[in-house]
Amino acid sequence: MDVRTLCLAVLTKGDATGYEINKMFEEGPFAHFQNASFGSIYPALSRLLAEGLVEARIHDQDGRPGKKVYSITAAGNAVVDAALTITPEPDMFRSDFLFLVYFASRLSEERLTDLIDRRIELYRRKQDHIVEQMAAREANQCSGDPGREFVAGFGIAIYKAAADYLESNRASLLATTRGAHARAPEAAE
Amino acid sequence: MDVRTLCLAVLTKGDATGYEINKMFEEGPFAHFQNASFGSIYPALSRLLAEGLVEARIHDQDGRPGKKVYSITAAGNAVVDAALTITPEPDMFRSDFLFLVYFASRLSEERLTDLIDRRIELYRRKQDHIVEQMAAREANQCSGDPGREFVAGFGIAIYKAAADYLESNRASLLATTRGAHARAPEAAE
DNA sequence: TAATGCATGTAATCGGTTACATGATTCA
DNA sequence: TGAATCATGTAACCGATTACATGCATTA
Repeated sequence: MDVRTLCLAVLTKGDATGYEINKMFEEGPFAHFQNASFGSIYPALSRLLAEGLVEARIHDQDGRPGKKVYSITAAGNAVVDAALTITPEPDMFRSDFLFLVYFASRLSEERLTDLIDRRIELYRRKQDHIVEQMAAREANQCSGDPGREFVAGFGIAIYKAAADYLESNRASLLATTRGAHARAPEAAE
Repeated sequence: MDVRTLCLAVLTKGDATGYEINKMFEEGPFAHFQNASFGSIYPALSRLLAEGLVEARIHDQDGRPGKKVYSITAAGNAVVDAALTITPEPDMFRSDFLFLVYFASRLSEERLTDLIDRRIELYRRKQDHIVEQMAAREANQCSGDPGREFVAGFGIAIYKAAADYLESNRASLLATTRGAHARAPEAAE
């Protein structure tokens, strides 16, 4: 999904500034399955404004530079609906962590254990993060959005499965690589 | 991981042509957590050749255009070892499927069920694919590579968790969205 | 006072995707 | 005969990342 559509999608859930949209992709509900950063968000918003898919009001603040609050227009909503008709590609998953572990036999035992332990912690943190967000929403009595809850649950399930797998198979990987660690590869030719 | 390093990494496991390397990223062991395509593989190999990190032999074939079989050099192996010292970033996961499901309330019930059912099938197929590859390796008595087995197991665990989650929560999502489907969003202003 | 958070934007670069271009063989 | 597989490459385009540039307010 391109950043342009992503910004529009965020704005269907409520008005926001570019800064706030960025936060959505860093910590918010989209953080775990989409991405966008300042360098792409601001140009995207300018373009959307020029195309009439969003509107902007300047919100002056005491002293601080005034922020631009964007709202989606009816035309913008139509573009989102059109985007929702696509046939989704298979998910894209990229992991440099798995790349490293694939070469476990070329890694020292300490490095391998460190790598895996850190990753377990990372997955647990991500899982907790989603759980906390869900709890916060419930506490605030935010209208339960079924799509959002479903996606959050998916994230929890995946992070849990990942952490559990690493935890359960860590010892056996270490055992089978023991003795073969950091073995210098035979130089080609 | 850039395509250059990825090609080098594939070649540590044995000689290959550009065409074969491409297949590794389409169907092979790297398919599930890294990506590369013709348009990036061939330029990468040319560059690696110029830098002396790989060597190429022309394998003439009966009639067919001769294929270039690449092998990694000692210098190339050193570059791979250097690449294995990086601190891996968090995994990158992007899913247009989840993006669509996030907006479940804007989708028709038929579309939502179709989307989820197809995705369950996709995850099951991917899971089976890895299982088959592992079985094939065992049948061929390929030297069990602990890193490869561990990564394959990780893939199976994740795909299974994803499919199971969808299967278990499909009905409840459908129930909570029922009646709220394809409700026209209030046009902004 | 130093760091962090709020707030917006531009520009260069870069890597990769997509499409194009070619051509032989094998299988249905 | 047509499709699929094997096989290698180039070029245009595009989107996104990275770094740069600025400046005030708050908090430690």
